[in-house]
Amino acid sequence: MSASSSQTKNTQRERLEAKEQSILKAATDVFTALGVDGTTMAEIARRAHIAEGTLYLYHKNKQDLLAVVVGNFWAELTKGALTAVDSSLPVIGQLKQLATYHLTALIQQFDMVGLTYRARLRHGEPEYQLPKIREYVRVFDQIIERGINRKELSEALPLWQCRDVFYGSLEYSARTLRLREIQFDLTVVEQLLVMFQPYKINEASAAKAGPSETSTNTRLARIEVQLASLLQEKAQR
Amino acid sequence: MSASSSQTKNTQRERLEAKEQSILKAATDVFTALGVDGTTMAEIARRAHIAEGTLYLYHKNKQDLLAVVVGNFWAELTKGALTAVDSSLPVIGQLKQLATYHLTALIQQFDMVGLTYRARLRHGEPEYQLPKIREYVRVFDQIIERGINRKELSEALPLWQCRDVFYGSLEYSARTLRLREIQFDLTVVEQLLVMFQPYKINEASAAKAGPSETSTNTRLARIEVQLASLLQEKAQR
DNA sequence: CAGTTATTATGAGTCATCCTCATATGCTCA
DNA sequence: TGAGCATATGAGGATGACTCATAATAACTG
Repeated sequence: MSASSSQTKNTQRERLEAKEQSILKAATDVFTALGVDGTTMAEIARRAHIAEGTLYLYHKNKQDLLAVVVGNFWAELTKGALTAVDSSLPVIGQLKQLATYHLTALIQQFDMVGLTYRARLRHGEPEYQLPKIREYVRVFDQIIERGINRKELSEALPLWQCRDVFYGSLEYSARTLRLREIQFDLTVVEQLLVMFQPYKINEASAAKAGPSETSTNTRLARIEVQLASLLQEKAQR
Repeated sequence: MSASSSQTKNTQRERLEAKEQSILKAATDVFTALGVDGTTMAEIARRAHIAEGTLYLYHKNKQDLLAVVVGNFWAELTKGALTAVDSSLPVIGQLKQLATYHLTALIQQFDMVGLTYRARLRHGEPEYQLPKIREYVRVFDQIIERGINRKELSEALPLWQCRDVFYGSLEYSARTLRLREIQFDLTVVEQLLVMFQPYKINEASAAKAGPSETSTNTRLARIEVQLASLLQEKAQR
């Protein structure tokens, strides 16, 4: 850590770092191309230009290497999601942005979904959640929290159920879209998010509240508000 | 197939059938207990009281055996689902029954979910859907179709999206419930199905007030979707 | 710079496991 | 009983994850 002799230390470190990256790249390529069972450590080593034994200096075993590859994927996804969501929007808009981003990413790199399932299985069985995935999910959690704070969403649905509906639906949809090679457009996300309507709150009628009629009123009121803001914006342009 | 000598043939056949069942049982036990990677063909053979080589007279390889085990599971589930759903009920009630049944089954035998993911991967990669699962999903499809025929559900959401939302949400929920060991009660299903509200057609208003109010609702829904799409467009700029 | 230690790299060898195949066993019918 | 066929066996080949004794390289020191 001394500043004087850190030059050599740095280059040494950097060389290791570069090798680590090279391994990660090779592993990612092979895993996604050939699947977990089709992947051999020998092939990864070959592509990373190192000996097979060297792999085991960087990663305990194949399973561990897979976990790193998958974790890396979700970490990247988290970064992208944070920039894709504009937290100044109404939460429903934010959810749409996140859903669109998530769906697009999953479809483009669907192999990673399969790899993720494999990475979760540690040998001691109790299927656990990768930390990097937890972090990714926090992006969603924060949107929901914001929505509740801003009184745009009701708390009727527990957070974990929100999550499961959101990500469960999207993953299944991604699989279908990928399988059938359906051209994916925004209406898919739109239609999905219609399902969150029952949990949207309109402040005006929240006070009055008749269960059946509320929904119609709230929807009308919300539309009025949103339309007004849109029109205003358009006028300014 | 001749009736005269079929006695001996039958016992012979039955012996093979019994052996087949014995293999299936052993394989199911080992796969669920130890996971795919933890399972060895030797162990399955041992538990089925046969030699390892004999396994390969009944199943081409480990992957094939897994597919049979998993297929068998979903076939059983289909039987159960058919008896769990009362088709004379309103469709929302039917969906609740199916959701409850599905969720309960998944939680109780969650290992099968993991095995199902593994069974889907054939070595030639293009992740395909097991026929037995298709059959299982038809139970759901038929409920939705009935709902649309009886004018209890709108056709706004394409069938495949309904499916993906339904099964995606439930699978994710099952994983959460299993992981956190949450006591599962009916409110979970209730709250989930609230999300299908936007797609419900209210019979009362449909019958009484006639087309006017129904069309108001559908028009409203359509407007919401269009509006949301406008907002989305704006957000992406 | 030479010598010494610490770090990193190697790949031949070990072991577990899937699957094949030559051989064996049992069953049926003449 | 014995020929012919269906079924069963487990030793052995092949593959691939992982180890470890050894080698190469870097870092440090007087």
